[in-house]
Amino acid sequence: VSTLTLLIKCLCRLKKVDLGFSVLGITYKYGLHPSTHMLTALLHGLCMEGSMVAAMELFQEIVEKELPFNEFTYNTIINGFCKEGQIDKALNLFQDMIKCGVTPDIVTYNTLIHGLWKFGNREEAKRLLIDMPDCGIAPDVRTYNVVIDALCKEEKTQEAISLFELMMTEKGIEPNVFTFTSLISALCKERKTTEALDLMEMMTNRGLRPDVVTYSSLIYGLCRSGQWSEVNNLLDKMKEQGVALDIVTFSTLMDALCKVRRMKEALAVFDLMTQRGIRPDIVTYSSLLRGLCHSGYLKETSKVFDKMVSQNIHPNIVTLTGLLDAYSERGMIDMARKIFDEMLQHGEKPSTITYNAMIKGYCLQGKIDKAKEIFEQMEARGVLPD
RNA sequence: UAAUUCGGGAAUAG
Repeated sequence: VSTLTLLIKCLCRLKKVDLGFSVLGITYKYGLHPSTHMLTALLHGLCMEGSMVAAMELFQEIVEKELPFNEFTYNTIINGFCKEGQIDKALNLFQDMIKCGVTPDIVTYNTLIHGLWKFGNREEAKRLLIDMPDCGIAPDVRTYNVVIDALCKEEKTQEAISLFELMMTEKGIEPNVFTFTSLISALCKERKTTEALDLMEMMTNRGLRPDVVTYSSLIYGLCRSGQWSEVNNLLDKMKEQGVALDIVTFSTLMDALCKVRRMKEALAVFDLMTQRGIRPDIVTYSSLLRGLCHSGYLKETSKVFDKMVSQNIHPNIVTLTGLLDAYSERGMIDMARKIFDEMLQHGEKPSTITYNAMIKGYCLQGKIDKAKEIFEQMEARGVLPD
């Protein structure tokens, strides 16, 4: 059974959850009983691909057929609903688990606090934070990370740093790589790159090794501040430490080069990543296409666009809005409009940002009547102006 | 126990 569980986990990671279910069938065929572990792995697979309806069906089947379940089972499905923003369902399951005599653990609390905070129910999140010690559960480093990161995302970096200090000095909890990376990323977004680099030094002094995420966050910030020599230092350090660049690192570098119009280098980064066997994704392509078009590499733009489609990566609203704006900035308002109309035809609903870009385009051309027309369409289609 | 919870990249304006 543990071998088959391992197989299911591998299949789920390859996004072949349906094959995972075949393995479950095989388990029965051999007269074996699926373990909690195995069922949780399947449930996790469904949750990760966002199939919460199927996940809930599986969960109910487990309960009804009296298959084994435990806190891992509950935590997995609660996390699935939290990720989808269906916090009410997550909270119902939380009540359920208590009723079934499964005791919520630190993972349950961390999951719910994260979900509640992320989807705007901060009061409820704080209530859980206050309640957890009464249930005999002490917040751990991950609990702090959830709150620290939430504060960072609300641009309350100083509060996040205060909490970080309190966690270490008063609670005696050691920060981990995630804690530092959240803070470093927030500081980078505020262009406080010196403080961010100081934190990296602090983490290494505490015996923590920055990983690819930490480095990528710093590279992002340093690029935005134009500290290119520092970027090179970090790239050297990554090499020295044996930390491989990944798709995000490459895309971050490439995007930064695009933004300062160093297109030759941007293309070189793009080539390098493909040479290293990293497949560009929709983010990489959106960034490159906008950059190429903006800098006037119009032939390259169409070439790359076709290449993207041929790799079965389809432009989304961000890709198209980026291109729309880039064409309009080059004065090619008709091309911009063409993209806009095609979005509507293909059922891709333009967002507020798309409308803003289109309106801006017409305004720059002095075509105020056209801009007004778009504005009216926007209201008619129920897209809110900001 | 390779089972469940935390961190990084793309669009307008700012």
